[in-house]
Amino acid sequence: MKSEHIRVRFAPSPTGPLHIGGVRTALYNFLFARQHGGKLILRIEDTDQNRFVPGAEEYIVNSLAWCGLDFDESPANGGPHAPYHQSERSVIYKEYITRLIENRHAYYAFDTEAELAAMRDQAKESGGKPFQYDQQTRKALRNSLSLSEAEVKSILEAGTPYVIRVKIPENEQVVVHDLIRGEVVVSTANLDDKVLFKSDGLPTYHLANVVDDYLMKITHVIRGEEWLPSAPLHVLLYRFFGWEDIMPQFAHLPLILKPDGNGKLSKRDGDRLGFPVFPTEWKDPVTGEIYSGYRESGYLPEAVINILAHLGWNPGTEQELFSMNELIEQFSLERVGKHGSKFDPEKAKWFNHQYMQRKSDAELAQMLKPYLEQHKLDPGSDYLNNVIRLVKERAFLTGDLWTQAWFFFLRPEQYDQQVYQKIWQPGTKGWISDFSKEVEGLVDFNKDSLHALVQDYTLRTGVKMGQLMNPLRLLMVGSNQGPGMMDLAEVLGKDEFLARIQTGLGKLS
RNA sequence: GGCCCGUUCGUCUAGUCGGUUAGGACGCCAGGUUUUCAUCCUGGAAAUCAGGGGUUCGAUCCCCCUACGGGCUACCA
Repeated sequence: MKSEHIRVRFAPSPTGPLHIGGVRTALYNFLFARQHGGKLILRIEDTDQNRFVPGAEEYIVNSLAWCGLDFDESPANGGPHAPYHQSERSVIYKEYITRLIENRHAYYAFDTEAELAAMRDQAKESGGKPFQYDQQTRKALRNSLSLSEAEVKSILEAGTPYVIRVKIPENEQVVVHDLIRGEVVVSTANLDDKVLFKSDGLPTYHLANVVDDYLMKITHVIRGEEWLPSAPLHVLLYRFFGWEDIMPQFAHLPLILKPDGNGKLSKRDGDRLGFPVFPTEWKDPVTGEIYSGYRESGYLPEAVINILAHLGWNPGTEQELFSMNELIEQFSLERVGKHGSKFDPEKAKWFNHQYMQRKSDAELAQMLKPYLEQHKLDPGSDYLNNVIRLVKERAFLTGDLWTQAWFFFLRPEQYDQQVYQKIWQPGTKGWISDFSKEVEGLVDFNKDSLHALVQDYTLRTGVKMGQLMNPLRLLMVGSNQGPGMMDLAEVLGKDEFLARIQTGLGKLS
Protein backbone atom coordinates (compact mmCIF):
# COMPACT_ATOMS: atom_id res chain seq x y z
CA MET A 1 0.00 0.00 0.00
CA LYS A 2 2.99 2.31 0.07
CA SER A 3 3.10 4.85 -2.67
CA GLU A 4 5.70 7.42 -2.00
CA HIS A 5 4.41 9.92 -4.48
CA ILE A 6 1.33 10.48 -2.33
CA ARG A 7 1.20 14.12 -1.32
CA VAL A 8 -1.58 15.71 0.69
CA ARG A 9 -1.95 19.07 2.26
CA PHE A 10 -3.69 20.82 5.09
CA ALA A 11 -4.43 24.38 4.07
CA PRO A 12 -5.97 26.56 6.77
CA SER A 13 -6.44 30.27 6.56
CA PRO A 14 -5.12 32.22 9.54
CA THR A 15 -8.39 33.94 10.31
CA GLY A 16 -8.70 32.60 13.82
CA PRO A 17 -8.09 29.49 15.86
CA LEU A 18 -8.58 26.08 14.36
CA HIS A 19 -11.45 24.20 15.93
CA ILE A 20 -11.73 20.44 16.29
CA GLY A 21 -13.37 20.09 12.88
CA GLY A 22 -10.25 21.56 11.33
CA VAL A 23 -8.04 19.43 13.53
CA ARG A 24 -9.87 16.35 12.33
CA THR A 25 -9.33 17.34 8.71
CA ALA A 26 -5.63 17.81 9.46
CA LEU A 27 -5.58 14.45 11.24
CA TYR A 28 -7.15 12.56 8.34
CA ASN A 29 -4.64 14.12 5.97
CA PHE A 30 -1.86 13.19 8.36
CA LEU A 31 -3.03 9.58 8.70
CA PHE A 32 -3.45 9.21 4.97
CA ALA A 33 0.04 10.56 4.29
CA ARG A 34 1.74 8.48 6.95
CA GLN A 35 -0.07 5.30 5.97
CA HIS A 36 1.16 5.61 2.40
CA GLY A 37 4.60 6.83 3.26
CA GLY A 38 3.73 10.05 1.47
CA LYS A 39 4.23 13.69 2.34
CA LEU A 40 2.06 16.06 4.33
CA ILE A 41 2.23 19.74 3.49
CA LEU A 42 1.06 22.70 5.55
CA ARG A 43 0.08 25.61 3.35
CA ILE A 44 -1.18 28.84 4.82
CA GLU A 45 -3.98 30.31 2.73
CA ASP A 46 -3.69 33.94 3.67
CA THR A 47 -4.95 35.65 0.55
CA ASP A 48 -7.61 37.58 2.41
CA GLN A 49 -5.73 40.38 4.05
CA ASN A 50 -8.93 41.75 5.61
CA ARG A 51 -9.53 38.72 7.71
CA PHE A 52 -5.99 38.27 8.94
CA VAL A 53 -5.89 37.64 12.69
CA PRO A 54 -2.57 38.12 14.45
CA GLY A 55 -1.39 35.00 16.23
CA ALA A 56 -3.74 32.70 14.36
CA GLU A 57 -1.07 31.01 12.28
CA GLU A 58 1.13 30.46 15.28
CA TYR A 59 -1.87 29.06 17.11
CA ILE A 60 -2.61 26.62 14.30
CA VAL A 61 0.95 25.36 14.13
CA ASN A 62 1.32 25.01 17.88
CA SER A 63 -2.02 23.38 18.52
CA LEU A 64 -1.45 20.82 15.77
CA ALA A 65 1.96 20.11 17.23
CA TRP A 66 0.35 19.54 20.62
CA CYS A 67 -1.91 16.99 18.95
CA GLY A 68 1.14 15.21 17.58
CA LEU A 69 0.62 16.22 13.96
CA ASP A 70 3.75 17.26 12.15
CA PHE A 71 4.39 18.33 8.58
CA ASP A 72 7.00 17.39 6.04
CA GLU A 73 6.79 20.71 4.25
CA SER A 74 5.58 23.91 5.85
CA PRO A 75 6.43 27.58 6.28
CA ALA A 76 8.66 26.66 9.21
CA ASN A 77 10.28 23.56 7.71
CA GLY A 78 10.46 24.82 4.16
CA GLY A 79 10.44 22.36 1.27
CA PRO A 80 10.90 22.04 -2.47
CA HIS A 81 7.80 24.09 -3.26
CA ALA A 82 8.35 27.05 -0.96
CA PRO A 83 7.04 29.55 -0.15
CA TYR A 84 4.15 27.96 1.71
CA HIS A 85 2.35 31.20 2.43
CA GLN A 86 0.02 32.06 -0.40
CA SER A 87 0.54 35.73 0.30
CA GLU A 88 4.13 35.25 -0.85
CA ARG A 89 3.16 33.61 -4.11
CA SER A 90 1.21 36.40 -5.78
CA VAL A 91 3.56 36.54 -8.76
CA ILE A 92 2.78 32.91 -9.49
CA TYR A 93 -0.97 33.42 -9.44
CA LYS A 94 -0.66 36.43 -11.71
CA GLU A 95 1.06 34.31 -14.28
CA TYR A 96 -1.65 31.66 -14.22
CA ILE A 97 -4.59 34.05 -14.26
CA THR A 98 -3.06 35.68 -17.30
CA ARG A 99 -3.06 32.32 -18.98
CA LEU A 100 -6.75 31.93 -18.25
CA ILE A 101 -7.50 35.35 -19.69
CA GLU A 102 -5.55 34.52 -22.83
CA ASN A 103 -7.39 31.24 -23.21
CA ARG A 104 -10.67 33.11 -22.76
CA HIS A 105 -11.64 31.09 -19.73
CA ALA A 106 -11.61 34.19 -17.58
CA TYR A 107 -12.52 37.82 -18.10
CA TYR A 108 -12.18 41.25 -16.54
CA ALA A 109 -15.13 42.63 -14.62
CA PHE A 110 -15.45 46.27 -13.63
CA ASP A 111 -18.64 46.28 -11.61
CA THR A 112 -18.09 47.86 -8.23
CA GLU A 113 -19.02 46.13 -5.02
CA ALA A 114 -21.71 48.74 -4.47
CA GLU A 115 -23.23 48.04 -7.87
CA LEU A 116 -23.31 44.32 -7.22
CA ALA A 117 -24.78 44.83 -3.78
CA ALA A 118 -27.51 46.93 -5.34
CA MET A 119 -28.27 44.17 -7.83
CA ARG A 120 -28.59 41.70 -5.00
CA ASP A 121 -30.89 43.95 -3.02
CA GLN A 122 -33.02 44.57 -6.04
CA ALA A 123 -33.33 40.87 -6.79
CA LYS A 124 -34.25 40.23 -3.21
CA GLU A 125 -36.95 42.90 -3.15
CA SER A 126 -38.50 41.72 -6.36
CA GLY A 127 -38.81 38.30 -4.75
CA GLY A 128 -37.50 36.51 -7.80
CA LYS A 129 -34.28 34.60 -8.23
CA PRO A 130 -31.36 35.90 -6.22
CA PHE A 131 -28.77 37.76 -8.22
CA GLN A 132 -25.92 35.70 -9.52
CA TYR A 133 -23.02 36.77 -11.72
CA ASP A 134 -23.30 34.05 -14.35
CA GLN A 135 -23.75 33.20 -18.00
CA GLN A 136 -27.22 34.78 -17.97
CA THR A 137 -26.42 38.04 -16.27
CA ARG A 138 -22.86 38.76 -17.36
CA LYS A 139 -24.00 40.09 -20.73
CA ALA A 140 -25.72 42.98 -19.00
CA LEU A 141 -22.85 43.79 -16.67
CA ARG A 142 -19.66 45.75 -17.13
CA ASN A 143 -16.96 43.30 -18.17
CA SER A 144 -14.63 42.42 -20.97
CA LEU A 145 -17.25 40.10 -22.43
CA SER A 146 -19.95 42.76 -22.76
CA LEU A 147 -17.74 45.76 -23.55
CA SER A 148 -15.83 46.34 -26.75
CA GLU A 149 -12.13 45.64 -26.88
CA ALA A 150 -11.37 49.34 -27.15
CA GLU A 151 -13.50 50.18 -24.14
CA VAL A 152 -11.86 47.50 -22.07
CA LYS A 153 -8.46 48.71 -23.08
CA SER A 154 -9.13 52.30 -22.09
CA ILE A 155 -10.74 51.32 -18.77
CA LEU A 156 -7.71 49.18 -17.97
CA GLU A 157 -5.27 51.90 -18.99
CA ALA A 158 -7.08 54.41 -16.82
CA GLY A 159 -6.13 52.25 -13.86
CA THR A 160 -9.73 51.36 -12.99
CA PRO A 161 -9.94 48.62 -10.37
CA TYR A 162 -11.10 45.28 -11.72
CA VAL A 163 -11.57 41.67 -10.78
CA ILE A 164 -11.11 38.62 -12.94
CA ARG A 165 -13.94 36.15 -13.13
CA VAL A 166 -14.08 32.63 -14.47
CA LYS A 167 -16.14 32.20 -17.59
CA ILE A 168 -18.28 29.20 -16.83
CA PRO A 169 -19.08 27.28 -20.02
CA GLU A 170 -22.67 26.70 -21.06
CA ASN A 171 -24.57 23.47 -20.73
CA GLU A 172 -21.96 21.07 -19.57
CA GLN A 173 -22.16 18.41 -16.91
CA VAL A 174 -19.18 18.53 -14.62
CA VAL A 175 -18.37 15.31 -12.81
CA VAL A 176 -16.50 15.31 -9.52
CA HIS A 177 -15.17 11.93 -8.44
CA ASP A 178 -15.20 11.88 -4.70
CA LEU A 179 -13.53 9.09 -2.73
CA ILE A 180 -16.21 9.28 -0.05
CA ARG A 181 -19.31 10.17 -2.03
CA GLY A 182 -18.77 8.67 -5.44
CA GLU A 183 -19.72 10.73 -8.48
CA VAL A 184 -21.20 14.16 -7.98
CA VAL A 185 -22.58 15.69 -11.16
CA VAL A 186 -23.36 19.37 -11.51
CA SER A 187 -24.59 21.30 -14.53
CA THR A 188 -22.61 24.40 -15.42
CA ALA A 189 -25.97 26.14 -15.77
CA ASN A 190 -26.01 26.26 -11.98
CA LEU A 191 -22.50 27.56 -11.55
CA ASP A 192 -21.69 31.26 -11.28
CA ASP A 193 -18.74 33.20 -12.62
CA LYS A 194 -16.75 33.25 -9.40
CA VAL A 195 -14.11 35.87 -8.85
CA LEU A 196 -10.71 34.27 -9.29
CA PHE A 197 -8.58 37.35 -8.89
CA LYS A 198 -9.46 40.23 -6.61
CA SER A 199 -8.94 43.94 -7.18
CA ASP A 200 -6.22 43.90 -4.54
CA GLY A 201 -4.03 41.81 -6.84
CA LEU A 202 -4.44 38.59 -4.90
CA PRO A 203 -6.29 35.45 -5.97
CA THR A 204 -9.33 33.99 -4.25
CA TYR A 205 -9.29 30.52 -2.77
CA HIS A 206 -10.41 28.82 -5.96
CA LEU A 207 -7.54 29.96 -8.12
CA ALA A 208 -4.82 29.84 -5.49
CA ASN A 209 -5.89 26.43 -4.33
CA VAL A 210 -5.90 24.82 -7.75
CA VAL A 211 -2.65 26.42 -8.85
CA ASP A 212 -0.85 25.50 -5.64
CA ASP A 213 -2.18 21.95 -5.53
CA TYR A 214 -0.90 21.55 -9.05
CA LEU A 215 2.50 23.13 -8.42
CA MET A 216 2.94 21.27 -5.14
CA LYS A 217 2.04 18.01 -6.84
CA ILE A 218 -0.82 17.26 -4.49
CA THR A 219 -2.32 13.85 -5.23
CA HIS A 220 -5.32 13.89 -2.85
CA VAL A 221 -7.40 16.79 -1.65
CA ILE A 222 -8.96 15.84 1.67
CA ARG A 223 -11.05 18.71 2.96
CA GLY A 224 -14.35 19.61 4.62
CA GLU A 225 -17.72 19.10 2.99
CA GLU A 226 -18.25 22.85 2.78
CA TRP A 227 -16.03 22.70 -0.29
CA LEU A 228 -18.13 20.21 -2.20
CA PRO A 229 -20.28 22.84 -3.93
CA SER A 230 -17.22 24.55 -5.37
CA ALA A 231 -15.47 21.34 -6.37
CA PRO A 232 -16.99 21.44 -9.90
CA LEU A 233 -15.44 24.88 -10.37
CA HIS A 234 -12.11 23.46 -9.31
CA VAL A 235 -12.46 20.59 -11.78
CA LEU A 236 -13.20 23.14 -14.48
CA LEU A 237 -10.10 25.12 -13.57
CA TYR A 238 -7.92 22.02 -13.82
CA ARG A 239 -9.46 21.44 -17.23
CA PHE A 240 -8.83 25.02 -18.38
CA PHE A 241 -5.21 24.75 -17.38
CA GLY A 242 -4.87 21.41 -19.12
CA TRP A 243 -4.20 19.52 -15.91
CA GLU A 244 -7.34 17.44 -15.71
CA ASP A 245 -5.57 14.13 -16.27
CA ILE A 246 -3.24 14.75 -13.35
CA MET A 247 -5.83 16.41 -11.15
CA PRO A 248 -5.79 15.32 -7.50
CA GLN A 249 -8.44 12.97 -6.18
CA PHE A 250 -11.05 14.54 -3.93
CA ALA A 251 -12.41 13.43 -0.60
CA HIS A 252 -14.95 15.69 1.08
CA LEU A 253 -15.29 14.99 4.77
CA PRO A 254 -18.62 15.27 6.57
CA LEU A 255 -18.86 18.03 9.13
CA ILE A 256 -18.88 17.90 12.92
CA LEU A 257 -22.22 19.14 14.19
CA LYS A 258 -23.37 20.80 17.40
CA PRO A 259 -24.26 18.35 20.21
CA ASP A 260 -27.62 20.04 20.65
CA GLY A 261 -29.88 21.39 17.96
CA ASN A 262 -28.65 21.61 14.43
CA GLY A 263 -25.89 23.04 12.34
CA LYS A 264 -22.18 22.72 12.21
CA LEU A 265 -20.12 23.13 15.32
CA SER A 266 -19.04 26.71 15.81
CA LYS A 267 -16.66 28.43 18.16
CA ARG A 268 -19.40 29.70 20.47
CA ASP A 269 -20.93 26.27 21.07
CA GLY A 270 -18.20 24.99 23.31
CA ASP A 271 -18.31 27.41 26.14
CA ARG A 272 -22.07 27.69 25.75
CA LEU A 273 -22.45 23.95 26.41
CA GLY A 274 -19.49 23.45 28.69
CA PHE A 275 -16.93 21.67 26.55
CA PRO A 276 -13.93 22.88 24.55
CA VAL A 277 -14.17 23.39 20.81
CA PHE A 278 -10.51 24.27 20.35
CA PRO A 279 -7.47 22.05 20.84
CA THR A 280 -5.74 24.64 22.98
CA GLU A 281 -6.97 27.82 24.60
CA TRP A 282 -7.43 30.82 22.36
CA LYS A 283 -7.53 34.42 23.38
CA ASP A 284 -9.11 36.68 20.81
CA PRO A 285 -6.55 39.42 20.21
CA VAL A 286 -9.24 42.00 19.48
CA THR A 287 -12.00 41.34 21.98
CA GLY A 288 -9.83 39.67 24.58
CA GLU A 289 -12.38 36.87 24.87
CA ILE A 290 -11.01 33.52 25.95
CA TYR A 291 -12.13 30.27 24.39
CA SER A 292 -11.28 27.13 26.31
CA GLY A 293 -9.06 24.42 24.88
CA TYR A 294 -8.78 20.68 25.33
CA ARG A 295 -5.27 20.97 26.66
CA GLU A 296 -6.18 23.47 29.37
CA SER A 297 -9.36 21.56 30.22
CA GLY A 298 -7.36 18.49 31.13
CA TYR A 299 -7.50 16.32 28.03
CA LEU A 300 -4.58 14.27 26.80
CA PRO A 301 -3.56 14.83 23.18
CA GLU A 302 -3.79 11.14 22.36
CA ALA A 303 -7.35 11.14 23.68
CA VAL A 304 -8.28 14.13 21.54
CA ILE A 305 -6.82 12.40 18.52
CA ASN A 306 -8.75 9.23 19.28
CA ILE A 307 -12.00 11.13 19.77
CA LEU A 308 -11.65 12.97 16.48
CA ALA A 309 -10.44 9.98 14.54
CA HIS A 310 -13.39 7.92 15.65
CA LEU A 311 -15.95 10.64 15.01
CA GLY A 312 -17.12 9.76 11.53
CA TRP A 313 -14.64 6.99 10.90
CA ASN A 314 -14.33 3.43 12.19
CA PRO A 315 -12.41 0.40 11.00
CA GLY A 316 -15.46 -1.84 10.86
CA THR A 317 -14.42 -3.72 13.97
CA GLU A 318 -15.53 -3.05 17.51
CA GLN A 319 -12.28 -1.40 18.45
CA GLU A 320 -12.72 2.13 19.76
CA LEU A 321 -9.38 2.87 21.35
CA PHE A 322 -6.53 3.49 18.95
CA SER A 323 -2.96 4.64 19.31
CA MET A 324 -1.65 6.93 16.60
CA ASN A 325 0.21 4.00 15.06
CA GLU A 326 -2.92 1.90 14.97
CA LEU A 327 -4.77 4.76 13.31
CA ILE A 328 -2.05 5.13 10.72
CA GLU A 329 -2.30 1.44 10.03
CA GLN A 330 -6.07 1.13 9.95
CA PHE A 331 -7.35 4.45 8.63
CA SER A 332 -9.05 4.52 5.27
CA LEU A 333 -11.05 7.17 3.46
CA GLU A 334 -13.46 4.51 2.22
CA ARG A 335 -14.59 3.95 5.78
CA VAL A 336 -15.30 7.59 6.51
CA GLY A 337 -19.05 8.11 6.89
CA LYS A 338 -21.06 10.28 4.56
CA HIS A 339 -23.10 12.21 7.09
CA GLY A 340 -22.22 14.78 9.73
CA SER A 341 -21.81 13.69 13.36
CA LYS A 342 -22.99 15.46 16.45
CA PHE A 343 -20.15 15.88 18.87
CA ASP A 344 -20.72 14.05 22.17
CA PRO A 345 -18.88 15.75 25.05
CA GLU A 346 -19.73 12.91 27.45
CA LYS A 347 -18.11 10.30 25.29
CA ALA A 348 -15.13 12.59 24.88
CA LYS A 349 -14.66 12.52 28.65
CA TRP A 350 -14.91 8.76 28.68
CA PHE A 351 -12.18 8.53 26.06
CA ASN A 352 -9.95 10.73 28.16
CA HIS A 353 -10.63 8.56 31.21
CA GLN A 354 -9.48 5.53 29.27
CA TYR A 355 -6.23 7.25 28.36
CA MET A 356 -5.66 8.49 31.91
CA GLN A 357 -5.88 4.89 33.13
CA ARG A 358 -3.18 3.87 30.68
CA LYS A 359 -0.70 6.40 31.99
CA SER A 360 2.03 5.33 34.37
CA ASP A 361 2.00 6.55 37.97
CA ALA A 362 5.05 8.66 37.23
CA GLU A 363 3.33 10.38 34.30
CA LEU A 364 0.26 11.10 36.38
CA ALA A 365 2.41 12.42 39.21
CA GLN A 366 3.91 14.81 36.73
CA MET A 367 0.44 16.09 35.85
CA LEU A 368 -0.30 16.70 39.50
CA LYS A 369 2.86 18.77 39.93
CA PRO A 370 1.55 22.17 38.85
CA TYR A 371 -1.17 21.94 41.49
CA LEU A 372 1.30 21.01 44.17
CA GLU A 373 3.55 23.88 43.22
CA GLN A 374 0.64 26.24 43.29
CA HIS A 375 0.09 25.25 46.90
CA LYS A 376 3.80 25.24 47.64
CA LEU A 377 3.75 21.54 48.44
CA ASP A 378 6.64 19.20 47.85
CA PRO A 379 5.74 15.69 48.93
CA GLY A 380 8.22 12.86 48.51
CA SER A 381 7.91 10.71 45.43
CA ASP A 382 6.92 7.61 47.40
CA TYR A 383 4.08 9.47 49.03
CA LEU A 384 3.06 10.91 45.67
CA ASN A 385 3.02 7.52 44.01
CA ASN A 386 0.91 6.08 46.80
CA VAL A 387 -1.60 8.85 46.33
CA ILE A 388 -1.68 8.46 42.55
CA ARG A 389 -2.24 4.76 42.90
CA LEU A 390 -5.34 5.36 45.03
CA VAL A 391 -6.73 8.18 42.97
CA LYS A 392 -6.01 7.51 39.32
CA GLU A 393 -9.08 5.46 38.50
CA ARG A 394 -11.26 8.37 39.59
CA ALA A 395 -9.67 10.82 37.17
CA PHE A 396 -11.43 11.71 33.93
CA LEU A 397 -9.53 14.93 33.29
CA THR A 398 -6.02 15.75 34.45
CA GLY A 399 -7.43 18.33 36.86
CA ASP A 400 -9.36 15.58 38.64
CA LEU A 401 -6.04 14.34 39.93
CA TRP A 402 -5.98 17.34 42.23
CA THR A 403 -9.68 17.52 43.09
CA GLN A 404 -9.56 13.83 44.01
CA ALA A 405 -6.30 14.01 45.92
CA TRP A 406 -5.87 17.40 47.56
CA PHE A 407 -6.80 16.04 50.99
CA PHE A 408 -3.71 13.87 50.95
CA PHE A 409 -1.71 17.08 51.05
CA LEU A 410 -3.92 19.54 52.89
CA ARG A 411 -6.17 19.22 55.90
CA PRO A 412 -9.85 19.90 55.35
CA GLU A 413 -10.85 23.32 56.57
CA GLN A 414 -14.54 22.84 56.15
CA TYR A 415 -16.83 19.89 56.63
CA ASP A 416 -19.71 19.17 54.29
CA GLN A 417 -22.78 20.17 56.26
CA GLN A 418 -25.15 17.83 54.48
CA VAL A 419 -22.94 14.87 55.17
CA TYR A 420 -22.49 16.01 58.74
CA GLN A 421 -26.25 16.26 59.30
CA LYS A 422 -26.73 12.84 57.87
CA ILE A 423 -24.10 10.84 59.67
CA TRP A 424 -23.24 12.65 62.88
CA GLN A 425 -25.04 11.19 65.86
CA PRO A 426 -25.21 12.17 69.53
CA GLY A 427 -22.68 9.50 70.49
CA THR A 428 -20.30 10.05 67.58
CA LYS A 429 -17.87 12.37 69.30
CA GLY A 430 -17.40 9.95 72.17
CA TRP A 431 -16.89 6.92 69.96
CA ILE A 432 -14.39 8.64 67.77
CA SER A 433 -12.54 10.00 70.72
CA ASP A 434 -12.35 6.58 72.39
CA PHE A 435 -11.35 4.94 69.18
CA SER A 436 -8.57 7.42 68.49
CA LYS A 437 -7.06 6.68 71.89
CA GLU A 438 -6.84 3.02 70.91
CA VAL A 439 -5.24 3.97 67.60
CA GLU A 440 -2.55 5.83 69.50
CA GLY A 441 -1.57 2.51 71.02
CA LEU A 442 -1.13 0.81 67.65
CA VAL A 443 2.49 -0.07 67.13
CA ASP A 444 2.24 -0.89 63.46
CA PHE A 445 -0.15 1.56 61.80
CA ASN A 446 -1.30 0.24 58.45
CA LYS A 447 -4.53 -0.61 56.73
CA ASP A 448 -4.61 -4.15 58.03
CA SER A 449 -3.93 -3.30 61.64
CA LEU A 450 -6.39 -0.45 61.49
CA HIS A 451 -9.00 -2.66 59.95
CA ALA A 452 -8.47 -5.25 62.66
CA LEU A 453 -8.78 -2.59 65.32
CA VAL A 454 -12.00 -1.23 63.85
CA GLN A 455 -13.50 -4.68 63.79
CA ASP A 456 -12.41 -5.37 67.30
CA TYR A 457 -13.71 -2.05 68.54
CA THR A 458 -17.14 -2.41 66.94
CA LEU A 459 -17.43 -5.92 68.28
CA ARG A 460 -16.56 -4.89 71.82
CA THR A 461 -18.64 -1.73 71.99
CA GLY A 462 -21.58 -2.54 69.76
CA VAL A 463 -20.93 0.63 67.74
CA LYS A 464 -21.80 -0.03 64.13
CA MET A 465 -19.14 0.06 61.39
CA GLY A 466 -20.84 2.89 59.60
CA GLN A 467 -21.12 4.88 62.82
CA LEU A 468 -17.36 4.85 63.03
CA MET A 469 -16.21 4.87 59.42
CA ASN A 470 -18.43 7.60 58.06
CA PRO A 471 -17.47 10.17 60.71
CA LEU A 472 -13.81 9.21 60.31
CA ARG A 473 -14.04 9.92 56.61
CA LEU A 474 -15.66 13.25 57.25
CA LEU A 475 -12.82 14.13 59.58
CA MET A 476 -10.12 13.03 57.13
CA VAL A 477 -11.57 14.49 53.94
CA GLY A 478 -14.26 16.95 54.91
CA SER A 479 -16.92 15.13 52.89
CA ASN A 480 -18.13 11.70 51.84
CA GLN A 481 -15.65 11.22 49.05
CA GLY A 482 -12.34 9.58 48.40
CA PRO A 483 -10.65 6.20 48.28
CA GLY A 484 -11.27 3.39 50.78
CA MET A 485 -10.97 4.54 54.36
CA MET A 486 -8.20 2.10 55.30
CA ASP A 487 -6.09 2.95 52.25
CA LEU A 488 -6.61 6.61 52.92
CA ALA A 489 -5.55 6.27 56.55
CA GLU A 490 -2.51 4.20 55.71
CA VAL A 491 -1.19 6.76 53.26
CA LEU A 492 -1.87 9.67 55.60
CA GLY A 493 -0.03 7.90 58.40
CA LYS A 494 -0.78 7.57 62.06
CA ASP A 495 0.20 11.05 63.15
CA GLU A 496 -1.81 12.83 60.49
CA PHE A 497 -4.73 10.47 61.06
CA LEU A 498 -4.84 11.35 64.74
CA ALA A 499 -4.22 15.04 64.14
CA ARG A 500 -7.19 15.30 61.80
CA ILE A 501 -9.41 13.63 64.36
CA GLN A 502 -8.16 16.03 66.97
CA THR A 503 -8.75 19.25 65.03
CA GLY A 504 -11.97 17.95 63.53
CA LEU A 505 -13.52 17.05 66.84
CA GLY A 506 -12.73 20.55 68.00
CA LYS A 507 -14.79 22.00 65.20
CA LEU A 508 -17.64 19.47 65.14
CA SER A 509 -19.68 18.70 68.20
C1' G B 1 -35.61 30.27 -3.09
C1' G B 2 -31.72 27.54 -6.15
C1' C B 3 -27.82 23.79 -6.36
C1' C B 4 -25.40 19.78 -3.90
C1' C B 5 -24.85 16.12 0.09
C1' G B 6 -27.07 13.11 3.68
C1' U B 7 -31.03 10.00 6.84
C1' U B 8 -29.85 2.53 11.46
C1' C B 9 -31.19 2.89 19.46
C1' G B 10 -31.13 9.88 22.89
C1' U B 11 -25.74 10.21 20.74
C1' C B 12 -21.33 7.92 17.86
C1' U B 13 -21.86 3.79 14.88
C1' A B 14 -21.50 -1.99 12.70
C1' G B 15 -24.26 -4.13 9.09
C1' U B 16 -20.19 -3.05 1.72
C1' C B 17 -22.70 -10.57 -2.94
C1' G B 18 -30.62 -8.65 -0.41
C1' G B 19 -32.32 -14.05 3.94
C1' U B 20 -29.06 -11.20 11.08
C1' U B 21 -32.78 -12.68 17.60
C1' A B 22 -30.32 -5.60 13.53
C1' G B 23 -24.21 -6.00 16.84
C1' G B 24 -20.92 -2.56 19.75
C1' A B 25 -19.74 2.05 22.43
C1' C B 26 -21.24 6.61 25.27
C1' G B 27 -25.29 8.03 28.14
C1' C B 28 -29.51 6.13 31.02
C1' C B 29 -31.86 2.39 34.59
C1' A B 30 -31.20 -1.89 38.08
C1' G B 31 -28.10 -5.19 40.93
C1' G B 32 -23.11 -6.40 42.82
C1' U B 33 -18.03 -4.82 44.66
C1' U B 34 -16.23 -0.50 47.40
C1' U B 35 -19.44 -0.05 54.90
C1' U B 36 -18.53 6.73 51.51
C1' C B 37 -18.41 8.97 46.60
C1' A B 38 -16.49 7.55 42.06
C1' U B 39 -14.20 3.59 39.35
C1' C B 40 -15.07 -1.44 38.19
C1' C B 41 -18.29 -5.92 37.17
C1' U B 42 -23.12 -8.03 35.73
C1' G B 43 -27.84 -7.30 33.73
C1' G B 44 -31.68 -4.18 31.38
C1' A B 45 -34.50 -0.64 28.61
C1' A B 46 -33.50 1.67 24.07
C1' A B 47 -33.66 1.57 16.46
C1' U B 48 -41.55 -0.93 13.02
C1' C B 49 -33.45 0.54 9.90
C1' A B 50 -37.17 8.77 8.14
C1' G B 51 -42.09 7.81 5.38
C1' G B 52 -44.43 5.96 0.91
C1' G B 53 -44.18 3.35 -3.48
C1' G B 54 -41.83 -0.21 -6.55
C1' U B 55 -38.12 -4.68 -8.13
C1' U B 56 -37.97 -9.62 -5.69
C1' C B 57 -39.96 -15.81 -3.08
C1' G B 58 -37.74 -12.27 0.36
C1' A B 59 -35.52 -5.94 1.39
C1' U B 60 -31.86 -1.86 6.46
C1' C B 61 -29.23 -3.33 2.04
C1' C B 62 -31.34 -2.10 -5.26
C1' C B 63 -34.67 1.95 -7.94
C1' C B 64 -38.19 6.18 -7.60
C1' C B 65 -40.92 9.91 -4.90
C1' U B 66 -41.79 12.68 -0.44
C1' A B 67 -40.32 14.52 4.25
C1' C B 68 -36.60 16.03 7.35
C1' G B 69 -31.46 17.44 8.34
C1' G B 70 -26.90 19.59 6.60
C1' G B 71 -23.62 22.44 3.30
C1' C B 72 -23.02 26.19 -0.36
C1' U B 73 -25.16 30.36 -2.65
C1' A B 74 -18.93 37.20 -0.94
C1' C B 75 -13.62 40.90 -4.52
C1' C B 76 -14.05 34.70 2.95
C1' A B 77 -11.68 30.58 3.22
